[in-house]
Amino acid sequence: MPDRVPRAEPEALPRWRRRKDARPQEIVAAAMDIFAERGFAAAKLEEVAARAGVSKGTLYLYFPSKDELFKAVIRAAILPNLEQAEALAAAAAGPCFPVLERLLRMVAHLVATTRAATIPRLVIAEAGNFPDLAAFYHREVIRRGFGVLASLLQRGIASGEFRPVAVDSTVRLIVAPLLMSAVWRTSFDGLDGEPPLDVPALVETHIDNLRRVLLRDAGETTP
Amino acid sequence: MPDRVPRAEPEALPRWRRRKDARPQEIVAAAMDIFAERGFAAAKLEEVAARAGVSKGTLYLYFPSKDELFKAVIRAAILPNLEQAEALAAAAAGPCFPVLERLLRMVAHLVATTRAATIPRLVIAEAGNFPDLAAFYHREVIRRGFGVLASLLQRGIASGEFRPVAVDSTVRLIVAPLLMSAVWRTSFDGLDGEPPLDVPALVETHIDNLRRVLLRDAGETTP
DNA sequence: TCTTCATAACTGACCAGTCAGTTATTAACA
DNA sequence: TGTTAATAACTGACTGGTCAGTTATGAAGA
Repeated sequence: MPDRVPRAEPEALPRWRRRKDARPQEIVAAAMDIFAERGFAAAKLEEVAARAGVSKGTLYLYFPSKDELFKAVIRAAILPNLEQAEALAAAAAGPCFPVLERLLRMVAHLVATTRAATIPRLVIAEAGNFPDLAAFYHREVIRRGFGVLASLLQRGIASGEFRPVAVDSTVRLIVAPLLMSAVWRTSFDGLDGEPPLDVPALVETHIDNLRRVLLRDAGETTP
Repeated sequence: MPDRVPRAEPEALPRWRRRKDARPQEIVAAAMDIFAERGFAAAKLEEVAARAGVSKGTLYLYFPSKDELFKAVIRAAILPNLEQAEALAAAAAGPCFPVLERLLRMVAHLVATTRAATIPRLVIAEAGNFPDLAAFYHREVIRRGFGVLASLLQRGIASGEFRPVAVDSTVRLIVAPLLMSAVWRTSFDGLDGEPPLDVPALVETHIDNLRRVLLRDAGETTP
């Protein structure tokens, strides 16, 4: 029987392409999705590979282990935002409170709208099992983030704009609601039929409160 | 050879005893330890059994699955404290702020000193994989805890003691630092050589801030 | 004696990580 | 401008280990 069957069109698309430099980002993006959905332990690399349009073996051409892939995901999601925040705080002159406001609204926006909001949850969940990951996150993210706020507070106190508050405790009190919002959105939001967490409202209330707490003139009616 | 060898002393401890009613608590306590150390996914039931001084099969005489054991752990750690908080809030008459102070110090003490502090971390970590666990926790713990604070705030606002704050946002802003402390202590504390989180100092600052935020007379110099 | 509580050896599913082989791409040469 | 040899990117079946859950057996207690 001669080969008369019209062979599926001339094109013959290749089964795959070599794309050495696009792969890592694509894999990291896919891994971010899967880790966010399942958590680290329950995430299957087969699934990450499928989402990235690649085979499991390929993951191991670019990342030596599941752990290292996890770290790459965290780096990719956090570091750009952290650098932006540092730049914002460093560039500003004049009164500190408006800078603080801008920082809080920026983070709130990230928390409310981006996938990066799942990172804290993932790190919290796995900190016990990956001490070096916890140390990395503590050193590269938390310490730096706290540093930005702490120096802003110190500047405000020195200039007389702020009351002389306890800096370390206050930094934590500023950050906690944002962190909790990030965790909440990715753990409990949309349960039962509760209304979803209103991040903007929370942040505006938080900023109002901080005005009362930090500024020397108690906020509502300056004399 | 007749059986003349003096058999290892009269005692002959039984290899095991039947202790139907003591077992469940012992197993739950052991599971709490292991889950706290490893997280849910990485915790091995073999290890839980060993810590409880029992075999793995025995776990299944009392709990149908790892999931159900997890839920039992959460119930045992949280519900008594929650009931205590509800009682404290319900019994109090007179001004609301002192009640709020007592509640916060009580929770802070739990966070700083008990194993129950690891529960939020565990639930946060596994919420995605166990939607029904998340729903259970949301319904039985979070909603009830929020309810206690919300009605306290409402009473304070109604009586004129508190400013008319946004209740829902404020409840979250009150809780967030405590939650973050619990998570922090069980994820990052003792890293690098940082000093450990000073929970009492944090809570006292928090209470001072809340005084400024909630009370009508701005807190520092009562007339 | 018979029932209940407990054991420990066992099973089966699952999955991170490996590797022998396949295919796209490029370089060298006609 | 083809043809071919060499290489680097990629695949997917396989392995070894782990662990939740099961079960055959036996000891304790009534």
